[in-house]
Amino acid sequence: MDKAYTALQHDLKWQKHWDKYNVAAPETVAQKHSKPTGKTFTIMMPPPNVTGALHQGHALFLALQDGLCRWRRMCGDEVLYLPGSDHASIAVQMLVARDLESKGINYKEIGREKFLEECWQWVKVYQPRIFSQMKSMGVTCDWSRVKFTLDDDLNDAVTHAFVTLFERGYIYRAQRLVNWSPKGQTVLSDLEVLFEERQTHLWNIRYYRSDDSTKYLVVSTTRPETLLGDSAVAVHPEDERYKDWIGKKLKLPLVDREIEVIADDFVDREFGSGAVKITPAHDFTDFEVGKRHNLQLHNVFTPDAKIVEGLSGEASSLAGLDRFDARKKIEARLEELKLLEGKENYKTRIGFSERWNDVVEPYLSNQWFCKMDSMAKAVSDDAKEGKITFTPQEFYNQFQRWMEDTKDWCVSRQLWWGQQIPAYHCKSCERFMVQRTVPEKCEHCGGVDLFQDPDVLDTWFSSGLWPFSTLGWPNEEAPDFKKFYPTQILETGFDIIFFWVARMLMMGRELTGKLPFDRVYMHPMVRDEHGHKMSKTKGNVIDPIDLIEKMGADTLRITLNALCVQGRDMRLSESKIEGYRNFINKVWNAVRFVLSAVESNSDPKWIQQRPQPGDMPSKWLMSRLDAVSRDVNKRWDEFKMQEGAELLYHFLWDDYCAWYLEISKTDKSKYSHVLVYVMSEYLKLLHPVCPHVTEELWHEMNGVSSEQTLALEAFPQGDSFPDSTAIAEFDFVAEFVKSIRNIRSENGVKPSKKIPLYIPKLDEKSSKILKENKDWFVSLCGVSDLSFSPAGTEAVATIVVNSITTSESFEALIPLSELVDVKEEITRLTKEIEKLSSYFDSQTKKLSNKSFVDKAPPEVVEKEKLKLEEIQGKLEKTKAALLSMEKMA
RNA sequence: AGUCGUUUAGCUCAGUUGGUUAGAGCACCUCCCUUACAAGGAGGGGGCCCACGGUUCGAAUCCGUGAACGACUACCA
Repeated sequence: MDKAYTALQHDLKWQKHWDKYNVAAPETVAQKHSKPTGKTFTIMMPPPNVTGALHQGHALFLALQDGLCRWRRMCGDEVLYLPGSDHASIAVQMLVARDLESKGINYKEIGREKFLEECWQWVKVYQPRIFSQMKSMGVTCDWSRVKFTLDDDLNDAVTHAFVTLFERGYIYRAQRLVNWSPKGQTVLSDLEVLFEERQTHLWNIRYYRSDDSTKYLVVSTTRPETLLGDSAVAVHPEDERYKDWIGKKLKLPLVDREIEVIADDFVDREFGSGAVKITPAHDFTDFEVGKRHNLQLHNVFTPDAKIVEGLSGEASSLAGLDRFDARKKIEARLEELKLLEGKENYKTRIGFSERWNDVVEPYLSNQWFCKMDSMAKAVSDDAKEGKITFTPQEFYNQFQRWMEDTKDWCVSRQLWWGQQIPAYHCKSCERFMVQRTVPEKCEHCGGVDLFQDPDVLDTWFSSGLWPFSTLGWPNEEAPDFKKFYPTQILETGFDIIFFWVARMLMMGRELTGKLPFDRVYMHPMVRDEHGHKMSKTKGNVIDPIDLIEKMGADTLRITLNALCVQGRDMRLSESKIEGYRNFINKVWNAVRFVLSAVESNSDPKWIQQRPQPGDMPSKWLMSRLDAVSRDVNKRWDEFKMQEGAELLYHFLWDDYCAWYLEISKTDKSKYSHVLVYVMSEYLKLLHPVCPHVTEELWHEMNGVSSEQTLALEAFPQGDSFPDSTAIAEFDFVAEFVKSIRNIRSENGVKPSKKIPLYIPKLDEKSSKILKENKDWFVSLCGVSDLSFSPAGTEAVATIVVNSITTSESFEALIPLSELVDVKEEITRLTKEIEKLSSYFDSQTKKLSNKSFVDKAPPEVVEKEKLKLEEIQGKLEKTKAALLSMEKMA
């Protein structure tokens, strides 16, 4: 074995091994696991964008999900971890269009069919890339069941879902004000609009009365260019200033049109002048106001946000002007006409499109919508009844708040890449049909001139079906659907809780009659060490692929697990990653040592047979192993990945290496069985987070045939009772060792130097334990000779040690000649006394407090009393030691 | 504006139902190349647990109030 672990040599080998052995297939568990539970455990992988490259967010969910899957699989569940990728309608369409543009091709000119061919070319190139990057993490997802959201069967599921929802009255077509991206020339859902605070202006514009050109109202707006589409000016009905104005006509600037002053109590009297221009075709609030007052809609923009042709008055000259140029021109013109009262600096939130990053325009258009309220209510009620649990819990509130106030979901997009809407329009009667198959004639008028709706569905529509469309739905008799649906856990980032999680729950419940999962686990966002978002422009990206190449997939996996705390962003840094790289190396070297210790006896049966040790340290380690096994199972069940990883880290480093492994050096044959058995069990515990190195080491140790895999060994559950006697005895000796190491170090005694130790007086129990464990005790603290007798006439340094019998302490003596300096020893003792004194004082105070003694539970008081006695004894002995030391000096 | 979250060692963070002289990793200091590992070993220093009130025998932990930071939601033109 090499001196250090080099992941590169091993990662790929074991990934191939798991493939060959078909570890990821749920069927394999049933065949090969020694203790199958007969239960299924299913996680649907959140499908990454087909053109994406692996980033830390992916790495995190892969590490967590595969960890959970490997753990459940080893526990005997038939685990299905189903992988896939998402066609990412907007993102891919944009990339492909941009790519074509760079070749001088306008995608609109080549037509839909040709363009889609181009998109599929991209899928061919990029899908294998993201999949192979995912595989390099060592994930055990079942690639034989891999899905792409545009696969034929998933398309069928989408059609079926759309038609079913239409038939049930959820899906409808309507003309509405929607979020429109002029650059993308498509509608966007509310969720795809990102708001940012921007510094802009508030323009105050005069609107003159038609009947009296001396009177005017001042209207404040952030969008002067939309005044071309104004339908009214609104004031508050109880605003004294404007009572007489209600019902009066105003002359709209630049446009040859009159508008009325209306009253509506949505108006905030305090804001601006208290008069608001109403532009129902270009503002969501105004649209609602317009509906209430039956106002006309005046659309003044083309789909690419230029001023339309055919406006009246001087506005007609603005036709074809971009909305922002129009703003400037209108501002200048208003100024000339003395209609501009002024413009103030103003901060406001502006909506940008997620993909094109252009300013989203509220725009009037015909779109397909999905009614949300009743579906949302049903899921919300389920959540209230505890049928869906969220971890961390904070997300429950956020989820509920959103579910209680859903707006209808605009599901159509004016794009080509995606599932085309299964609606067919009749050219003769202009009505449409929604159905699963292509119709031959119009059901309304019998016309045969039909065409399919050109729009595609929002990507999230197909994603919303992911937990069941991947399993064969709508065929509810499909074997996978019957066996694996509903799934167990949905694990993803909180940024898509509404986009994805909520929609899966609603659509799953409506279409399959069952919630698609009952546990939702939201992982944190990965940030850099200072808490900043990783981005290429900032140059603070820690690329998972680089990391895997440099340090191995296991280092990345355990790091992400260990840093994954609930309810806080994760800060990743090189130094943290190195820490876990070092840890893996530690495991590696521990096994190197173990192998050297058991060379002569490496029969796998012997290794894996649980030992029944008689000695105390071995009983202690076995107890620790069981405790850690129990705790790890418990933590992972609660999604406390960080705590699980921490337990595994410290058990190996502290308990196993720092203590037991060092103890075993004093008698290799005596300790070898426990040494090797515990390591073998430990490798199983660690396997879900560090699959490669543990598999390698397990094979090294057990010398098992290549036909076996650690991935299917039974996960330790820690069933036996803890040996509390061994634990107490071990702690006693370990504390003793530490205090001797301390006095040596404080006095500058070289580690190589052995010193004698005298214990003049000791209670029977402690004495028995020390004698039984003398060999390793003296070895670990560098004592040459331990005698249970006074130190003779020599001057000595005194260590006061807690006895195994609580509340008692005893003295251990080291001839002063062995130590460097009397002064150092005085300093050490003085420090010790200071510590003990303050402890003693606070303890005395606590116990002399009557209300404490009276009101605290008796067992607590008793415990505190024992503590006090122990401190007192120790303090007195230490003081005596200091006194004699001072005499000497 | 509202809702929620965070605030603990120089840095990044743990801390279950209130009973701890408050823990970890990294960084720091001293010593050690002891034959698994220097990606290591032994020891050590370092904290009015954001502030102020309250509940309690007892508060980092529970309850107020406030501050700072962050997230989400929202129709102030």
